Amino acid sequence: MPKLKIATFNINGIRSREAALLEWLEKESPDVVCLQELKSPDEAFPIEAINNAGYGAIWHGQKSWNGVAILAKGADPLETRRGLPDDPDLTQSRYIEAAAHGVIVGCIYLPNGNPQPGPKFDYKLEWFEHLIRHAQGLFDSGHPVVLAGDYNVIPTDFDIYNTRSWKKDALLQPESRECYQRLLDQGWTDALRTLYPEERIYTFWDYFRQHWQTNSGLRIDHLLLSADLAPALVGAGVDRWVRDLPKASDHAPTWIELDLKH
DNA sequence: ATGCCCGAGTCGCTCGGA
Repeated sequence: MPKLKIATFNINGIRSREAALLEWLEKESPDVVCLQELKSPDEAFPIEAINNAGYGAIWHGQKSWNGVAILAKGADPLETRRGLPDDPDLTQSRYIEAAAHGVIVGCIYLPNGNPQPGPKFDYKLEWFEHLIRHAQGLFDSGHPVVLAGDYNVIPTDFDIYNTRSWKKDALLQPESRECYQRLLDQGWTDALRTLYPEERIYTFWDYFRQHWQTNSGLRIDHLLLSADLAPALVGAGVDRWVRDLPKASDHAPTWIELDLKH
């Protein structure tokens, strides 16, 4: 069986990024894709272009903000859930889950949480608690599961170019990091960090201060593997060329390869 | 302490993002 390539990409507006999405699908040919920040109502999702590119899709959109989708090459993802159980705010489209190509994929757009402290940070932590609870059930199910998305958490200071101007940011507060660590402590494998423990890896470079040009990035897009998938991990990377396109998203697609015969 | 650069929405500005 060939390798299974699973990617996550915060696209930051699917309608303004449709050409880049199609170019990326054509060049990198991922088998499963998690998209976040569609910033599009359901009826404006470009399903026809995605179908024409050879992908089936499910999506959970919202006007202006948020929005998540799962794409599968040559297949229709079988939706298993939209929204978290007891989601604290169902008006925010931040979670969708499906079975595709033999794995269950949870697509996550975790709240940013800025400014902190404040109600947005409280919401981030509350949402995180619901995710942790749901993830425990997925892990315990024994199914092959990938939890992929924009976690809006910088796990350690090694995952940021420099903490100086980010000390007060919600993405690296101890509370945010503790939640992420509690998720890992359930047994999940942080795929990119596990495969490259010594490498500086970034998945996001903000639009300010020429951060892309100076490679001043953050690692906040993560793919977490359940116990039986961890030994199948054979590759991972960040498609940095997509971040360099004209009118690029501030995130780059982040991917793993699984060899499921193991 | 704040803006920087963006997309989306209602329109020449605000808001949210990270």
